[in-house]
Amino acid sequence: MSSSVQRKRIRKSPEARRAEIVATAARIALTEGLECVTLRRVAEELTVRPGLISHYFPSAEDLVAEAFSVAALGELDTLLPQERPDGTPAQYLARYFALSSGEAYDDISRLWINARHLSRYRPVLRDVVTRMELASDDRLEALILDGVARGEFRTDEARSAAIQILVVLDGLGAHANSDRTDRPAAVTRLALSTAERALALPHGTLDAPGATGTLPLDFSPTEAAEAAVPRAAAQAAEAAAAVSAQAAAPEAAASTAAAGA
Amino acid sequence: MSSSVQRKRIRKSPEARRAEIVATAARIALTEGLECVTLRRVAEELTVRPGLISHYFPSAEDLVAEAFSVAALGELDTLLPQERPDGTPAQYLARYFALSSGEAYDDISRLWINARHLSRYRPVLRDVVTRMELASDDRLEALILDGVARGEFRTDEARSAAIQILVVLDGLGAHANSDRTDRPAAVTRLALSTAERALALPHGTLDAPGATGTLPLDFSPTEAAEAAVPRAAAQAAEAAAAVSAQAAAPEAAASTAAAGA
DNA sequence: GATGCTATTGAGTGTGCGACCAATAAGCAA
DNA sequence: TTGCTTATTGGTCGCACACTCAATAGCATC
Repeated sequence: MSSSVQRKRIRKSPEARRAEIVATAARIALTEGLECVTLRRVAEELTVRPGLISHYFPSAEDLVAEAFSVAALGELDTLLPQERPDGTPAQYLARYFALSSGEAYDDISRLWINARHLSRYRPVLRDVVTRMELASDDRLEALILDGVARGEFRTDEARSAAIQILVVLDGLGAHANSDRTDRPAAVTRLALSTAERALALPHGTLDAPGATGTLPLDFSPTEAAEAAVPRAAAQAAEAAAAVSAQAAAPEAAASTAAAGA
Repeated sequence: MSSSVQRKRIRKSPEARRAEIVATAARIALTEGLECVTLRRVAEELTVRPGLISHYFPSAEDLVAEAFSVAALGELDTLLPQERPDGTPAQYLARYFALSSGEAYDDISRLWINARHLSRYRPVLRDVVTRMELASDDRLEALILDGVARGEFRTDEARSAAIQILVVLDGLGAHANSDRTDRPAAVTRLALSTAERALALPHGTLDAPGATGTLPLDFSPTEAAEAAVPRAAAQAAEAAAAVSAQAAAPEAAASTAAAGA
């Protein structure tokens, strides 16, 4: 009989296999870093041969970009959900800050630092990073506009307020890989105080606990990434369609749009 | 006669050769990125053999760390000089903000993103990054304390103010590799307004031009790095001496301290 | 049960990296 | 001038990577 390794090969549908590859790549990106998203590493994880991965992603750069896209989108959907049925905008904003200072958020910060650096060399990734930054801006702006409409927040420039908050969070997250013990309290609260000032809120309004009401306050970045695979696939297909519609080089987007082929 | 390539080998003093190597590595780090600081790349730049580089840096990781150290220290000395003979603290602070929003500053931001990411995998670099972060905190805190003593600034927590300002600058610099066109004015001014609030300054006090007095407002990151080589060598020797004094493994620091041997 | 499509494998190419080591020669000192 | 120290060379090894392509074998369809 044959040895226990090298099982019988399993032939899956392209859609299923591709989703599996992307989910695995996103998990590796989140836990080990984007440069660990290699054909060999992903293949090993799925116990297939590296050639199979490049069959679905002829250019490895596309896989890395999509891994980041999925991981970041999963995070965004958890931190700033599009639908907010369980509380007020102020509560969701307080929850966002509470989650953004937790341990689990370090994985996210690391991922963003990673992506921002790697995008220096990889144009495809750079585009995805830019798109995800805009998506974050949009999401937070929408939350703020909602709060303004309900009279919870007061600002004339919701988008500017959103970007200011995100810049501060980026600055705080920049140290996710280094030591940042004994930070002064004013530094830890910098994102909150920025929001309070930009949204004309009394000091302490957004501090957890209390401000979040009954909203759940825990999340797992890797689980969020798993859940984001189908959404990201749809988004990628959409973006690719937009590209091929406006540009004369549809094959450039083929590798990210192939999920629906 | 021999061909033009492969000139006669030149034997330099260890100190001179090492300084040359470090300066080259720092320049590569600043312009191309820390992962381009390889034995081969540095050797090629100096037209020597790669083996020579590993003769001075038995572990390549130490070279990368020192390249960052030199580049970052050169930048810091230019942006926030230790001696400030030509103006008031407020003027030097205004100059700092002016320089931090210029084009040349993108190279610095890129370098910091690079180092913060790479330090995830490289402990030696991580230590240097932490040390340079503390050095930045110290430098800005000292400037603020000077301003407080002269009655220009007002704060009870100079260090907290310094860190807040640096966090915001990190956040703004995080996008050095991506698009960040059409940022709202409030975002561009975020570092200034943070400083104004933390130091109890009237709005607009730190805006350039005008606030900087006659201080020079241009600098070249690569030139700053060149000039920092001897200072960084002294600093490295100091740090290494401290290490070997307190720990029982002096050979671990040998590669960075070898300059004085 | 036979057939055809294609998902999947297996093997091989070329590149760049750090690390290692013996041989060589530059330049200083006797 | 001679000799010695060691800075410098040249070559080699093993590893990990992306990419290419012909051969193989699931699995659905007829």
